[in-house]
Amino acid sequence: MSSIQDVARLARVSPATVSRVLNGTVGVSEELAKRVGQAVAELEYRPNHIARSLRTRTTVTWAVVITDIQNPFYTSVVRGIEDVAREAGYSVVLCNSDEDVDKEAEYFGVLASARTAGVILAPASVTDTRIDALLDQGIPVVAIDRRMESALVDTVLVDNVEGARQATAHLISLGRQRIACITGLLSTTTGAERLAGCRAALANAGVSANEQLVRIADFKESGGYQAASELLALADPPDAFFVANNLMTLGTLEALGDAGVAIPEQVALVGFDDEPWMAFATPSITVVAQPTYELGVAAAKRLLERVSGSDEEPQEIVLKPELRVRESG
Amino acid sequence: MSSIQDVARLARVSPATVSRVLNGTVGVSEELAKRVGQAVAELEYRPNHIARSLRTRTTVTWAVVITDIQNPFYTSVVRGIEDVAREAGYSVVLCNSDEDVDKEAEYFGVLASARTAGVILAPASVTDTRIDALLDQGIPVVAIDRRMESALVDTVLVDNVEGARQATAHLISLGRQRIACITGLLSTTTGAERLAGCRAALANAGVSANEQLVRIADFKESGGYQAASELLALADPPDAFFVANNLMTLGTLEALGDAGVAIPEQVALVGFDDEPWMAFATPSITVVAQPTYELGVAAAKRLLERVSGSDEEPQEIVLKPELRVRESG
DNA sequence: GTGAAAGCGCTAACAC
DNA sequence: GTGTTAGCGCTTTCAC
Repeated sequence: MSSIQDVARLARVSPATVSRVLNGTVGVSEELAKRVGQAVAELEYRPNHIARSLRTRTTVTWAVVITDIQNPFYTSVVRGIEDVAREAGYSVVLCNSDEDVDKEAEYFGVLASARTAGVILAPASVTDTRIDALLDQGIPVVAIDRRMESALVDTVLVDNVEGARQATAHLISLGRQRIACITGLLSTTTGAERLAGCRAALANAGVSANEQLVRIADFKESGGYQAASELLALADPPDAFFVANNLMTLGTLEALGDAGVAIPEQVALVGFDDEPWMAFATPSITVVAQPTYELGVAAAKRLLERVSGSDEEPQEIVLKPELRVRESG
Repeated sequence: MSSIQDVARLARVSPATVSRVLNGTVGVSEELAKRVGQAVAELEYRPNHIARSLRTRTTVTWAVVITDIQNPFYTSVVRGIEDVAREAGYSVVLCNSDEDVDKEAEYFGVLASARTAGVILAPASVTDTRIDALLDQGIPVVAIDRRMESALVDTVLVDNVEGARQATAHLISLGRQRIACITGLLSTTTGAERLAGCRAALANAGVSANEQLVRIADFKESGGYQAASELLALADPPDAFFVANNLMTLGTLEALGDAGVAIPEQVALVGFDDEPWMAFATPSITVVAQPTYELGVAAAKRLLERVSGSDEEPQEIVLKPELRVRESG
């Protein structure tokens, strides 16, 4: 655990010179640079990032705050973020808010205290997510996947209304009449907009919307299972399902299986988010796929500009989802 | 961005007193504590963790280094780690080594410089993973999922030999004769031991092992697909597959689907690692399930003891896997 | 119980 | 090109 002082002593130079060699900030004579190099090697010296951060008032850490670390959608987004961050010399911390605004706020406090260089955030709520703690410290924030009304920041997401519209229009084109929609929390823009897109498609096709066929669940497997079970138990059950994310699609499949309902004969199904297993399931699952990795890359690039000092107007970047028609609908 | 000095000034006390109030280290009179509290609130003061770490020579950050952030097995383990870490006041950084020993070593350097409090590591290689950079700094390390020969550290894993043995014995009990094994890199203990378990079961049952039916892949979906495709193309193809992880199981399913092979009629299949979709697939997939969350919890608890100063002999904690028989085999 | 002062390890002015 | 010095914001003796 030797310090820059130890290296300086051994190389018979000043600490400042060691620092200059290590950081390559200004020219140092070859002779001294060589002595420093040898001393560093001999002592197995490792610069202390903490001291460095305190002095320079900067860190090389980004945080990604997501609502569910076990949702593969976010994992893939994080992968895109990481690749960009790594390239630019930043390391990435992952925080899991669990859809909980309080847990989220707690993390913001920690990140502010750690003087994190930048934050990429999937907000737990449109209205109640409060990022003041970060903004007060001048920490740039980029929102992903969901919009935020409580603060004006760069936002990267997919066109949820359009994706849901396409999915529903596809079900209509198959001749389905009673189309159910299982969406997520309306306190998130993803939940609200995917429902809106579904309704828009129905209205556009002149199909009368039936509020009985709309269910608000929680983006989780269990929520999807319960919603689908309730819908199947209706006197006049749906002949098609649009399900607004991957985990709820799994729950819906489970409910359909338990009820012995045949897909797509009795009930057609279109999900949101693509997963590897969905293409090989029997039947394979029709989905609206999101460009997850690209979403992460776009958000990270935006953050990179912010931490580099850009102060242009916050932007909204909207990526296009893609309908992948398979056997289930 | 006010400092402890600003708070002290406003509260008309010394910085030391502010520190004492904030950390509750020793008694401070109610009067002064109240003044400090008001000043903190008024200035929206947030202690600088970096300065604190420099002074105390400690951090509250753990790192988890895994080989594939997109593998749900690890995600679930991480969730277990996080819950324990959070409870104990540590935050968790996630690093993705991508099965690459060099990338891994690079991370160790960064973590050493950051004076990370502890590291939980799924080593990319039994022999070539070098954690000296961490140990030199006195940073405790706990290995998970895979053993390491290059250093003696606490290790938490499941009984891979036993899991593979059970899976294979199950296939034998179904009357299968030509049992293929698709395992992972032999430079990992998981790859080697799951193959060993498979062989042990075959030997035990007096079934002659056929090296043609053994394939070493890379724990990825594409590797599983290719290995399974090759096996199906043999003159005398297998009538059963034991596949040594979740992603390769997916690849194998894909290959079987492409080849039009019926499961379990023509070919039986047992995978390693359980995933939610496997229970609802058609047919549902028989697997050896690992207690992933518990594995993370156990590793984190061990690390907690280490960072708290325990210096007892490194231990190996072996958890039991569980065969879950479903329709595929 | 409280304050003054030193110092964690580094870098950035400032001299020379 | 190189060394000296100061100081980032905090905690921890050490006095009182």
